[in-house]
Amino acid sequence: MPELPEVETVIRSLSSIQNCTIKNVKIITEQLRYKINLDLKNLLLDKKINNIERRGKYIIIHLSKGYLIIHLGMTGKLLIEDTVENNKHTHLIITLDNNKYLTYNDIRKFGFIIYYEGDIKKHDFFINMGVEPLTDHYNFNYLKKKISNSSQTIKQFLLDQNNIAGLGNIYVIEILYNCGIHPLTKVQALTDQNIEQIILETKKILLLSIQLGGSSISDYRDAFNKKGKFQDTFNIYGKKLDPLGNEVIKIKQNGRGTYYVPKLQTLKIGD
DNA sequence: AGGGCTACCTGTACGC
DNA sequence: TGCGTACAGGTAGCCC
Repeated sequence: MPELPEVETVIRSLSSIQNCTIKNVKIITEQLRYKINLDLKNLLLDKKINNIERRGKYIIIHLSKGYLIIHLGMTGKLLIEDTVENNKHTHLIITLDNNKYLTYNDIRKFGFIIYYEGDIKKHDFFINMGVEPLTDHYNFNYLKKKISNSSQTIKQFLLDQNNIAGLGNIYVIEILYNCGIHPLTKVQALTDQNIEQIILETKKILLLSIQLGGSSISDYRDAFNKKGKFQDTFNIYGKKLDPLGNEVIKIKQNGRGTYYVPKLQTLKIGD
């Protein structure tokens, strides 16, 4: 669920817990995507929260020693709460020294929280990760080079975190619609102009979504349990018609739902 | 090596 | 109403 703009919104809304110290840790559910280290309490106790950053869809909380690496999976929520209510999907409760709680809630348990002390850049999650699409590293030369080594379709390519960090199903669908590119197009068939346009539309859509606090389809919320508004601007995701009244088709591509408008996103011969 | 499929888990929507 | 099925924004690990 949470893609780059949603994770970005979460880390921004977490800024108020910077400089807090961890006073208690309660593990309720051990088995998330990866088992929570049962020693987590001892590892976190009395550590101070320094800066909080995002890399791709991962949240990295810098502690006075080590890091908490968090992924929200499809339904994960990191919440700052005043009281801890009984919620059957709350799996971890961290008590802070400002009388607030940082809780992890995740219906499907596809997310995870791990503690890590090594060189964060060299962690398996990040070592091969692609560029951040909102930086200058995401540019024509970079994509051109990545494409030259790829036999993927453009939809697979954009979803591949080793190419670009942070894009998910919804944003890729919306980007390709804005570019008029069919999702099954092989990347080798893209023109230079296509590549330039993909870069522009990626940045445009991500920035707009961050401005609107991300997309909330069902579960996504920021750290204050607030919904985003970008879903109101979707052109085709989950729709039957685009804003121009064109028919939107839904297909299954590599096991994922893919929406596109055949009239505007044509598949070139030989693709 | 690299691509495709499935599993992980729970909730929801829909068809009968 | 109720049951069964399909599907959901992500990732990794299997098999070929």
